Amino acid sequence: MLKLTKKADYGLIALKHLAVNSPASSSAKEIAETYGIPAALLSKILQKLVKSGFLRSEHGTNGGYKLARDPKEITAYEVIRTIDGPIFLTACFTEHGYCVHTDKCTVRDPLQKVHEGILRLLASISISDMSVDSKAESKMEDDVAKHADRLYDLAITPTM
Amino acid sequence: MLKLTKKADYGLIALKHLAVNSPASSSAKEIAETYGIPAALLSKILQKLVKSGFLRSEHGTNGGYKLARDPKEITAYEVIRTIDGPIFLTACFTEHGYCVHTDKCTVRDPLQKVHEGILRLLASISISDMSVDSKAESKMEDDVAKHADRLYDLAITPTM
DNA sequence: TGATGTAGGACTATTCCGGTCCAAGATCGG
DNA sequence: CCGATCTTGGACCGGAATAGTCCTACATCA
Repeated sequence: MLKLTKKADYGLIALKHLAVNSPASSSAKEIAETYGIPAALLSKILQKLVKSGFLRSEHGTNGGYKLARDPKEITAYEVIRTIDGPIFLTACFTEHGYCVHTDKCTVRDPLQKVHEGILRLLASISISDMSVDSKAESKMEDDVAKHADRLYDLAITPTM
Repeated sequence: MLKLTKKADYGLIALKHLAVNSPASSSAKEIAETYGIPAALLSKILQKLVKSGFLRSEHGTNGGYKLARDPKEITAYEVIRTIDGPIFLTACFTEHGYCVHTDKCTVRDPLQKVHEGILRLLASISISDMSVDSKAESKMEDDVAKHADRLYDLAITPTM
């Protein structure tokens, strides 16, 4: 359905939280309660982020998680990817190449471009971009605005 | 997992097929067999596309489907949307607005931009763009290439 | 030593996707 | 006007993936 999973969502939220409250550390439980996320689930997600090197964990009382990297160097793409696994737009292409579905299936080529565009879009936004706390008229705006070249009517109306 | 469904995929393939073979009409069965898609399933998809005004159906012998619109005027976004339903990047925002998930959840804002970017990307490619039959060095290339401003290392390596 | 917190595996529930089946209604050819 | 062909549309099902729970083990600090 072309949406990212709640897990990825939670992961981003947590990372952002940690970025804002840096360099203090927060426990999984703490973050979970703050945003109304099931604690056990968030733990799992954070564990993954630790294994992937985004976070550093501290056991014991007053332990918790803290960022292991500069939030500027963590992209949404990386996070989503480590949590949800590889991203492909269509079944047509795998991570490394094309589908062998049918030779006739020529949709791939142009969609591939779209696919790459999305990846770049996600890679272009970092955790620190997300931490500017609301109404940020940051560079984000311009960055993404560039993509609005061929602008269509995106007025989104319910399907039938 | 941030990928579009097979249904949407099939829909695009079918539309492209019809665009290429225009103005001839093709039956669901015919298209299904050509691309190895389960016929019954494709029928359902095509039915939706009819209801949404992309296709026109003809009953009876030698009946089938044909485009109801100029393929240039049908965007991938529209198709995906009518088949898969509304697209949101995260649960945080619905079609019309923001989430009320938690006030604290401030990830939304920047992600919203990304979300819009993706939509524009999808809206910028039409069925006719997809019908240029392979190795099309069309405007698509440039269009999407523009999005490569802040280019990251997208070398995609397996997660752990 | 016990409270707190991470690590992580196993397990369950639920949703959604992909796909099938079947019955009904239109249309054309003969 | 009968039958083949094709769309329409609803009901249904199995499997996969998501979301979430539970329980145990281990680390750390007070």
